[in-house]
Amino acid sequence: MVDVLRKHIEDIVSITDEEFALILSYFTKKSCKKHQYLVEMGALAPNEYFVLQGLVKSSHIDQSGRTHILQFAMENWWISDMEAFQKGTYATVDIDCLEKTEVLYITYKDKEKLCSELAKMDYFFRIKSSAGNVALQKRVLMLMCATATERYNSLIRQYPDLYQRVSKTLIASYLGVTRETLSRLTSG
Amino acid sequence: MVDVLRKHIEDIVSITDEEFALILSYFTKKSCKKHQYLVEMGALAPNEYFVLQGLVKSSHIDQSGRTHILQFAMENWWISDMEAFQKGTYATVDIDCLEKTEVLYITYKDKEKLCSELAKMDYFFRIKSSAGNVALQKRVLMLMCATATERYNSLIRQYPDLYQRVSKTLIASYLGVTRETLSRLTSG
DNA sequence: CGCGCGATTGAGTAATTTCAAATCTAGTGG
DNA sequence: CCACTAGATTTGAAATTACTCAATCGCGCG
Repeated sequence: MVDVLRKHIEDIVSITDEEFALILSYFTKKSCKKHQYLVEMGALAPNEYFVLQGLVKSSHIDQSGRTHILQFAMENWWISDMEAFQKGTYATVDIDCLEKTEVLYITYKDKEKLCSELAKMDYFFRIKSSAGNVALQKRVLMLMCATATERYNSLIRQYPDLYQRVSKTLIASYLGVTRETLSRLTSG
Repeated sequence: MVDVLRKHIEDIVSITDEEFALILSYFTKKSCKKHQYLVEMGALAPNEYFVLQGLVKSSHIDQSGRTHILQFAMENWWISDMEAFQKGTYATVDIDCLEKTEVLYITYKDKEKLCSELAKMDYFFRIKSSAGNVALQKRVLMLMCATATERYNSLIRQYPDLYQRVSKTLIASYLGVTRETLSRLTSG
């Protein structure tokens, strides 16, 4: 199962068996049930998660009690409360499992230690981080420019199986509209 | 003037004179007038910009002709069309100067070359990129959860001088509302 | 003084939300 | 196989919010 991570890393940079063993030694594997939390709002969140199998989401509950989904993460994706992870502050999002999920996680300190021991991980995480920036920049543009219908079509085009795996209520929370509005948009 | 970049780098990692000379050799300095474009929608955008002095914005004009501001960048900030920069695709945003501006820019290839020659730049850009992720994640949350008033207050709190340097129309475009709506929000 | 640009105000319109009710669906037990 | 229930989805109607478009205001500059 952890070979998923190795393959993921080797998409960017090739590593030896020894190097992968070193990398893996910094990660901890965790199995989670549906609805289990990885990160809870208000708590410390010193871990970054790599999804081996399953599906998780990060979401925020605002003052009005509305839930907004920041990100879905399925197989091969990284997820964390980035600010809480990097600054050691309290989480502003919940991260919880939408399915039975297997993750590997690494602490902030261990990530830094790993990168200092193995320079190619600096490279790897730089590339990953840049890709994350691209995705987030696109998401901001999407939220600002596109109508809910366009955002919906874009999401389904990009992640066809998400539609099968999560409720429309959650998709609406990701798109930034109520479930009623999403329903009306897709039927009309 | 370029010492601004050195100081910026040394906030993260210390470098020698020789190393800074090497770094600098990959950058080109450019002086721009107000309203001058660094990146134009639809064109290639192989450069990443570091603002030495002045103020620029990245923005997107949607199908309806509305302008949306993705980012402001002032002294010590990096800006680019991240996707176009990293993937070599065409830009989806304009980047233009709101004031007389001095920038340093580096091409994608040179950035990669620099990082491969000087591993601490891999580290530096990883850290910067992570910080960018934090900022973007917060921006997404802000766009989804906060009212325009809250977004306005947050922006002004974070960048007090922005209010002095840019028109309210531009601030409205950043917040994701019309200038009329912003005007009503701040007067009421 | 008058021009031009940005900001504000007003009124009508369009879109989204809210709240409630109805419908659909998958899974369970008889 | 069918009825039943819980959860999810859809529909309806009123209320709210933001937008559009037009007009007005305010200020700096020639």
